[in-house]
Amino acid sequence: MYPSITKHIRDHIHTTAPAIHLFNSVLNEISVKKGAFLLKPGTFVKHEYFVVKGCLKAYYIDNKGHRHIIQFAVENWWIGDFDAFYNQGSSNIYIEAIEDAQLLSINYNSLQKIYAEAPVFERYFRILITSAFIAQRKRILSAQEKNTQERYLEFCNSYPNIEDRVPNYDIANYLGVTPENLSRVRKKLNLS
Amino acid sequence: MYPSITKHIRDHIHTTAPAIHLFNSVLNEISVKKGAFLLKPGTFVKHEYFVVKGCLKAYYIDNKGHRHIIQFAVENWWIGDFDAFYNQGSSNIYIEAIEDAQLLSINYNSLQKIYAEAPVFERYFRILITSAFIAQRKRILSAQEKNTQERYLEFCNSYPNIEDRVPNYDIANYLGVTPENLSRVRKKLNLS
DNA sequence: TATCCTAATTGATTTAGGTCAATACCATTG
DNA sequence: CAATGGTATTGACCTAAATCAATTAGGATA
Repeated sequence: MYPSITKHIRDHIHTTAPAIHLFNSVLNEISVKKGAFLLKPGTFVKHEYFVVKGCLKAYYIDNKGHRHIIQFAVENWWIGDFDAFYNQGSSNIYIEAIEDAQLLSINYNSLQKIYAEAPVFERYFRILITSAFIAQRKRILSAQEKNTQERYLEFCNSYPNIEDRVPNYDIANYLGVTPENLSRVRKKLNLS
Repeated sequence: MYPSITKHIRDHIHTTAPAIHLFNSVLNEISVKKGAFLLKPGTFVKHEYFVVKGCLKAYYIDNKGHRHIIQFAVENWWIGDFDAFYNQGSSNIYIEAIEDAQLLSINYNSLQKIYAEAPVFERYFRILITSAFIAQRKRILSAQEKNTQERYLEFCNSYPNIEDRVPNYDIANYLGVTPENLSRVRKKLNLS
């Protein structure tokens, strides 16, 4: 039994001890050193990951050769190549540890088995995805209605734990601006 | 029994006739005239809507007074204020018919009842939200890596049915650019 | 057909942010 | 402590798109 994920489940759904036990029983522990990769493009995606400790980033390289950060993840976040996992295909993305990280992995087939035996976990993931969906929509609208400074402040506000664990050039990348621009914004914020 | 939504369900999950019957039994038919509103800010959100016929847009006004289109919906799309529905709160958005529209509505409590009686519908909505989540992520990345012309072409490609049913200024708004800019892009595309 | 009215286009100008290049910072390691 | 390598900052310049303003096009209605 892994306390962090057990708490996370209990925070989102009401369920029975045996169901939680079943869920825990299919998880595997994984460690990733800072700078190492949990996933690279081309790999067939069999797992999703729950972060027990540490910080990671998910990104991909577009066909102009530019890197785009899709997501950061810290403690109690799920991370993975959602698209490839869900459609059972090969990954297009990198997932790299920004700090030494401990993770729990769940296998696709195990998850299908759990959905069959304990359908309440359909609800668990439906709820998580719904929250992620709503958060993501906010990211789209934020990019449209706000300038760099406003978005940076919003980012620091939304992810207070992440801000000082991630280099500025990664934050800039996530916000879709250049590190130079973010640097200027930060300078202006210090003065005012 | 409503054939379009029944087909939509069957296209996404395997389930029994009674379950589908149950689902159909809680739906209500709604009509909205072109230019009329299905939802306005401040309304408590009790329903999500499935489009049987017609075309609608969902948008909101930010605190600078600017309008932002969140989503278009045509036949066989679900639309609503997902955030407010899911958290059972008041809406922040407008949903307006671009063409006369026929919809099916599902009530929040009915949906909870269905989740309890036919948990396979947790799966149905989990799958829909997962697809929407992935599509939305593409929208974020597309906005970061592509210029207006590329995004416009992508839009026409992804929504071939929508493109000529929606005014250009709405498309521009959805893409997060001005109508003037989109007009110039379109002109350049006609020449080349 | 004339008259609205809205949408689309075009032109002139401004601006936020990008690009390129140089320099400063700072933690690690030999 | 010096040297190294990654990160952040600063400066000069450029560009895509926004803004503001005017004009044109195209449907609907009387």
